[in-house]
Amino acid sequence: MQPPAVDHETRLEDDDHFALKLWLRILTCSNLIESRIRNNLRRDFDCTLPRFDLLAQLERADGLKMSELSQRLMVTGGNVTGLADQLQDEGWLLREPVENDRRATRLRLTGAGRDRFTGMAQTHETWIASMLGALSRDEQQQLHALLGKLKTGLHAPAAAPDAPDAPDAPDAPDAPDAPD
Amino acid sequence: MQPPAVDHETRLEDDDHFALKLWLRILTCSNLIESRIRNNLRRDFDCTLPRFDLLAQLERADGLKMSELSQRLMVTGGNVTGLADQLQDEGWLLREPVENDRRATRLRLTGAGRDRFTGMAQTHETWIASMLGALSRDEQQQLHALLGKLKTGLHAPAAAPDAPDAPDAPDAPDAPDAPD
DNA sequence: TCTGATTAATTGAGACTTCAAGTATCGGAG
DNA sequence: CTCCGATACTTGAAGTCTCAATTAATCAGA
Repeated sequence: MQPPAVDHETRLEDDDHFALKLWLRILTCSNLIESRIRNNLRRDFDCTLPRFDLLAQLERADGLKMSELSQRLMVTGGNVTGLADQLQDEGWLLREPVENDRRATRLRLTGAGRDRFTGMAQTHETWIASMLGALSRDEQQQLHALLGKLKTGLHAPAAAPDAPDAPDAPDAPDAPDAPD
Repeated sequence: MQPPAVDHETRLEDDDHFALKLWLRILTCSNLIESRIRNNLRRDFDCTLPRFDLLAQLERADGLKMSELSQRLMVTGGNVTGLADQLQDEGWLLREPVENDRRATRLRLTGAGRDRFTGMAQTHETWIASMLGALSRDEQQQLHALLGKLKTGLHAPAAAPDAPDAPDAPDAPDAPDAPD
């Protein structure tokens, strides 16, 4: 019989394919949940998800520079500018100068904005809990841990994607913590 | 000492908060991977992710109605129309009529389109494998299984989000399989 | 056959997002 | 002090996506 000459390579291809399947499943779950949140927000609060996300960051931190928001929301600065313009016009937040740095601007929720937001946030949280309700508390924790490891690994890009040739040692390096 | 009067409710709030944390982590991982793929596609192939996704579906199935594509990509029909227009203009695919239904249109990769795409797809797969490389094969399988359960639970919406009052039995119903 | 409900695809308006370019400010090296 | 590279924000163009309305075709039933 033929010795398993291509075994090595075959196994590699299997790994690649499984990684792809996993990625597609991550994407599917993420998209499903996200689109439900979008729909609920629009239906119940006439609000969009990006606006909600920006307000949520502001509510937790009260007072954030636009650059900080840009990092936390993982979007570009131009995007934050546009969203902030709208929300400011509608009275959710206001811009205030940052002491000792005239380049920067701090966004802060108005009182009315905070009041209007807290109701939305509570309801939002029940949506999430309901959508993740198919998983037990234990399973949720397992998932959280696995994704944590994945996220940590992602912060260390490992190899330049320019050379698809064997990166040789793509093993998970220990990376420092990162906030959600 | 005080008996744990609020214990029940407190635990519920804890669950809600943890579900929220988990959701944010799912979102973070998904966004990180997605934006890397976007950047890589643009850098190496001058291609966008939505176009790649559409082509990928076509390559697997060769010959899909636009409505089928719309379902698989989880986007609206109008979106598919626009993407298909571009890709058709650029020679990646062509529209052909569907027998017995003159309303529908089938999209199919051209020979050149298929050739150009396969190279991209292979490289794309190595990117994914690399990005998920922080997880062992076992961990990837655990993650895949947990997300599968989550996805299955999501297809059965359980309770109407209109009434945040105790949905009482949001336990995971057994739902049929669903393809990625 | 005609009528009405459904489905397939398209169109246009509006929101979001990124990128690249531009303006203003900060901070340090000479 | 001046220059020069970073940093903070803004702007505008282009791509993506959704929603709602439209057109066309199918299908079921009276």
